[in-house]
Amino acid sequence: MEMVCENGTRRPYRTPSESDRQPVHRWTSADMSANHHSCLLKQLDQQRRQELFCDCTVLVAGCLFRAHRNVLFGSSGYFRMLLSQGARDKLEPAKASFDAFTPDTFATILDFVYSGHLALDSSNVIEVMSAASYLQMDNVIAYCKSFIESSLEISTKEATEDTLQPHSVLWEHQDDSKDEYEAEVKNEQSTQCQPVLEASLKEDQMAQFEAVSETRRRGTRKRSATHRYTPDDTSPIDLQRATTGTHKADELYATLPTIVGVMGVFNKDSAPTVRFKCPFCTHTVKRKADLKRHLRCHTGERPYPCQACSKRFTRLEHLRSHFETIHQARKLVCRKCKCHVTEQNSRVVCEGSRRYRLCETCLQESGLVANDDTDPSTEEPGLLLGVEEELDRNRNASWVMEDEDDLAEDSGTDLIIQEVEDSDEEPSAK
DNA sequence: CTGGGGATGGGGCCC
DNA sequence: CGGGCCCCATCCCCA
Repeated sequence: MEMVCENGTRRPYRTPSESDRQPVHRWTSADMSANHHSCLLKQLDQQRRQELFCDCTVLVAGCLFRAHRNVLFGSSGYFRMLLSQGARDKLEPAKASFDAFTPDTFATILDFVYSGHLALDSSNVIEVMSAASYLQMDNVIAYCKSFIESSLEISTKEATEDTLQPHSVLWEHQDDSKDEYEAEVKNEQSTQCQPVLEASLKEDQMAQFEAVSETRRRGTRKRSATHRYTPDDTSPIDLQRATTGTHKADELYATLPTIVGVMGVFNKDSAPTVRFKCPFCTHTVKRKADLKRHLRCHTGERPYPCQACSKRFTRLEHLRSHFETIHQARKLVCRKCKCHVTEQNSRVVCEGSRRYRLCETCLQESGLVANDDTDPSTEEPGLLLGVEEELDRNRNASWVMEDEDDLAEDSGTDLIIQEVEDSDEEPSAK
């Protein structure tokens, strides 16, 4: 837009910023503003449906969508980046194509962009959330998350009270007709939708799980905050809160056939390569089983606790590896001089719940000389166990102890593998 | 402060 | 499909 000055010169009109504005009384109100936004959006939506002034085409799995680049720019971080890069070619229609999600999913998102109405149901919520994550639409992700949480809430309350409670979830980013639409969505949910994630714990158990999760979050090392596939990295989805503690990855996995699209990568010369896409990040895997394993890094569940130090692991092999290196001194390497040793020429040193081997030389240098009279039960931390004593302890040791402090202090050397529910404090031996 | 090694976690893939 | 192994990246600890 240009302004022509009195002297005939032209200069662009610069809209004053908020800080530049004079403190004048403006005839605005929340209703007026919302009404204006609503009318504007409706007008844009009409234009889109009539394909008027559409300057952007989006190809999704062969299906063509037309839209306004300004609207897409304002709604999606992905389009913001895409359109910014192509800003020099303003006159050329912008084009984008996607194969990572279905046309229906994109239609749902596009309808939301132009109307503020997000048509979610249990069959599309995960895929919409996945696409929103791809398109960097934080508000859509948040609504999907709310939908899942509220579905979970419904399920929990159904399980406990057998009554359906109304749930307050903000389904749209627009004030106008919000109540009407909420009522519509609620009605639809109460009559049609099945919760994506079934709650299997009662509310008090949920509270307990929350406490455990919080403790675990605080207790975990810094690493957990910077992991490759934590929700923080990829999307704000926090499934530790959205799901129950009972095999969350299994629950998600059970729903995969219907909620996760199978992404086909079609090559001209070869058969389509089917890969399974994680609904919470961009990761894809060849096998569904691998996706199930991967989902644990999103759910945060750690079903394999170490009975010696109470540390929990996502995989049995990790627990086993941890146990053998930390509590069993399986590595035949002197911890001090790193030389390779055998069970004959080395001794196991017990330090708290940790055990490691020292060669004879390092033993003498450390002053931990083997003494047959040593009673391990009276030694301070740092005690030395003879091989025979260690074997005796192996035979007699039991990890199943009632007091966790005792577990940590008096570590045996037999691994009892237990798979527990993530929120369960009383694991059952397997 | 820095580099090396250990511990841990995640992915690929074989059996 | 689960178990297990290997590999690699990252983080933490310590000299």
